[in-house]
Order: sequence, then C-alpha cells, then structure tokens
Amino acid sequence: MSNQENSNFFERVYEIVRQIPYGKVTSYGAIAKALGTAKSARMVGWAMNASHNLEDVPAHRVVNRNGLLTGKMHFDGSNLMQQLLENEGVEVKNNQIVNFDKVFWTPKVFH
DNA sequence: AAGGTGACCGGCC
DNA sequence: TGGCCGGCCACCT
Repeated sequence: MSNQENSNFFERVYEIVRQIPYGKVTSYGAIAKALGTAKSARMVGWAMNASHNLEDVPAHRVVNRNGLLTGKMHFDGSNLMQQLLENEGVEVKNNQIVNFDKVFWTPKVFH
C-alpha cells in the first residue's frame, strides 16, 4: 500500500461520494463524468478501493450502471453492502438495486 | 522501467 | 438476446 493518501485524484472522488444524499445512490460512470473523465470510470473504482479505510466515504452508495452491487465482495465478503443500503431505505434484490432510476443521484460537476 | 490489473462503460458481433 | 472486446488511466509488482 502506498502512503500517498493526499492524492488529489482520490480526494476529488471522495468529495463527490461524500455528497451522495442519504438513501440515494450513484454510479461509477456518473462520478467519472462529473470529474470530467467520463471514460475513466475504472479510476473511480480504484479510488473506492483506496477509500476502504475512510469512514466518511459511503462507498456502499456507489454501484455500477446496472445498479448491481459489484463492489459487494469488497465489503467483508458478505452482504454488508446490501444491508447498509436497505438500512437507508434502498431496496436491494439479488445484489441489484430495485427502482434504480428513482434512487439514482447525479453528482454535481466541479470546475 | 515495463507490464499487468481493475468495485467500469459502450459498442459491436 | 447475450456475450465478447477495446479503451481508459492510475496503481502495484
């Protein structure tokens, strides 16, 4: 692990993820688009991986474009991610968010 | 220093 | 209708 926790790129991602309202979710691509790098959704995923140590980054509110909890395996390897979402009122069925378009939240664009 | 990888996305076959 | 492929860019070995 690297000790470069002050990487601006990651902070930019965290800044957006922290703004996700309670009970809402967004996608990696949407965050990437807000950062201006729409095609680099993968980097958002990497940032989330590093955000694992941070408690103020609600990574469970970030899913892929299908509303699928692809990052579930990174949460203790159990259904913790799903429980966190359900706890916020987000209905999850078979690792997939129900009414995804209703709970979807579009990140604000920086510049 | 170079190559491989990834919590993705969009398009093509 | 669904599966496969390339792109994209930072991080790790």
